[in-house]
Amino acid sequence: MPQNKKPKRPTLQNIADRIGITKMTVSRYMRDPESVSETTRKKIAAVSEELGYIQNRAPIMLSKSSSKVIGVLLPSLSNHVFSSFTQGIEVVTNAKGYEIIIAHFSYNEEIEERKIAFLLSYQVDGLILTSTRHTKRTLQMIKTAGVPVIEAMEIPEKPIDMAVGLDHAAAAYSAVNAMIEKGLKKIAYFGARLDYRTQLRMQGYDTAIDEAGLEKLHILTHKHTSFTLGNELLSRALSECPKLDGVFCTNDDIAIGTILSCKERGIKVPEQLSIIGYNALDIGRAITPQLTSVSTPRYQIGEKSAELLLSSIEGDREERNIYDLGFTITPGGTL
Amino acid sequence: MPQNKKPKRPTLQNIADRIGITKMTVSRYMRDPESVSETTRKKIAAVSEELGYIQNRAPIMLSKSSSKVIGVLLPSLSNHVFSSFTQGIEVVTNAKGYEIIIAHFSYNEEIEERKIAFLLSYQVDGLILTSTRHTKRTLQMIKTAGVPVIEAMEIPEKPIDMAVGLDHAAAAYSAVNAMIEKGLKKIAYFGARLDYRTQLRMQGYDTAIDEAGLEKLHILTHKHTSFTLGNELLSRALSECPKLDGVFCTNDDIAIGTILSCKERGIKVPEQLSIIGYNALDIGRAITPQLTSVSTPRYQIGEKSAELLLSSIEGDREERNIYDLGFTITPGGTL
DNA sequence: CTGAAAGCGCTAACAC
DNA sequence: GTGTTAGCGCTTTCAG
Repeated sequence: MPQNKKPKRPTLQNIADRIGITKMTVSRYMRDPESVSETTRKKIAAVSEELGYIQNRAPIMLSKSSSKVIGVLLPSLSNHVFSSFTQGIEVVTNAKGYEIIIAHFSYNEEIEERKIAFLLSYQVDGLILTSTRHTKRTLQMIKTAGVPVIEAMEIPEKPIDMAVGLDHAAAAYSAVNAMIEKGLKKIAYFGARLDYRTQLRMQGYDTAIDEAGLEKLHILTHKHTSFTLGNELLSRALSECPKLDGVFCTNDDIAIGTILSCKERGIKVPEQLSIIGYNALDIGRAITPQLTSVSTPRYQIGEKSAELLLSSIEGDREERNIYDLGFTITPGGTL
Repeated sequence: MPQNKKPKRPTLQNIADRIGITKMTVSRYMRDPESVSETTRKKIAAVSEELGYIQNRAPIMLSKSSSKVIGVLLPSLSNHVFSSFTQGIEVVTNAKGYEIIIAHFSYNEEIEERKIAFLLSYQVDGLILTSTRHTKRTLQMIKTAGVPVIEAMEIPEKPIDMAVGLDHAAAAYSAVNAMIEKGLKKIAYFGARLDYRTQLRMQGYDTAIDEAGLEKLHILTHKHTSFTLGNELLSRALSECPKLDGVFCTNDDIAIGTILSCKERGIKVPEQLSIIGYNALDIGRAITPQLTSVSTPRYQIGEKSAELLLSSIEGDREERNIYDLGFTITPGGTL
């Protein structure tokens, strides 16, 4: 293993030496410039600027002080849902002087475990996860680390610690019921990459279809979600059920793909086929007819997650540990 | 400041004590299980499992050993371009036992500076940046830290250290020339959120238009990019130039939005209006006609960036420090 | 407002 | 294959 000897970076000691004070004073200055006299403050500022001082978090992590960093674990980096979620988090953390470390786990529990170990190895003060299903070792590590944890997006039956999210089964149920009330009889569920939230939505679909005494039609794939998948799933659905009159999609990408495929096939939306998406992303506003979709408060989930976590880190935990932030149906012209 | 006293996590010493060996042996086991005798190996494995040992990177960072972590700075978390870029990086880093820390800077140099300081404070072994324009302090910090750096996506004139990317001006020039060769006379450039790569594409557009003796038409906005923006920019373009017959878009989202807006307005694509996008994302394959777009090798850029960086970290730098990975035009039906 | 001493948990370097 | 020693650069605690 090659010795990657990093060139020595300036230390607090280096700064102190130049001025003839101790590193302790410099340390105080770094955390709160007001805590040292004006004369020294100016000197430290100048020397630290000149030397290009870069904070070193290693000793801070070693001492028992809080690291003022929280770990955020996202399923994917290419999903607008998690980009607004993260924005919501950062608005809160930035305001309180915390930084975040982002990692992603591709909807895979083993990768989640590895990434959580990684985040904890940096002595983060808390974790925000975006899954509710974890390996045994993940649970053990979190317990051992003893840091507060938010499970965001869903509402687990028994959260590890705290949870902020919405009831995806209820949201799906609600969307599918809207289709049933329209009088639709042959409604399919389009699902991709069968992660847990996709399954929850399918459960909501199942319940609504069962209650109405209709026939379920699951069109599923293990492939990663994409726009082009809409066409593929629609082909399968139509061959299985030529009388198809409604599609509830697990996300907007597939819904948009389905609309585009309908245009191509000459199927009129919504006259011949109704379509509802999930997440109410911007593209649903750009297409004609506009996509009817389930709107989820991901920005607010991010905010609330960060608020709850920071409260817990700073010692005043709220009483409630589960927050259901609900959903709405964004109306469009595809229902 | 509340004292966030973390409960004590197990240390190597704790494990060693239970077995009656020294922490040094445990340390060796953690880095290479084969380096200790089979008997102790089994004991350590058992105790470490039982105690739920979590690695602590603080001391590793303090000692002068390499941290085996690289920092990756992305402009945004909601862009498919950077998701494949990151995948390319991770394929390489995972294979070599490195982890990555991801941060994002919203195309803002000051935020980039703050995030680079953050990444360096964790003693990362190297940095992969996705911008070529940096603040003075950013440059100073990178120099002081003395770690290898890749500037990815573009080809800067004078890289800080190494660069992997493509010539966006040339790509745009090429795309616009294809429109000119088709005989189009009124070609607009649609740009959003005027970051540097958007400007480079505009330069390529300008050169092509100038060379052909045509008239430039810049339709720009400072807004964040979106699908709905396509309609907005198209409205402005048509009111400024009713004879518009071509649009080169700075990205596929805007291009798709423009196509959808054309359908709504009854403008035939490409008969009345040709459209070219940038990045060749999946959605361009789902729409009819399929979107003609500039295809960029972002996955390969990620891979090559990671390879170059790790080579440099491990001491065998390649001779070249700039790699232009080129581009192609993905044919579609919108030209 | 500033200083002195001790220590966080690991690894490098050297012994045996 | 395993142990010993020293030390990384900060913060904590206690003095003054």
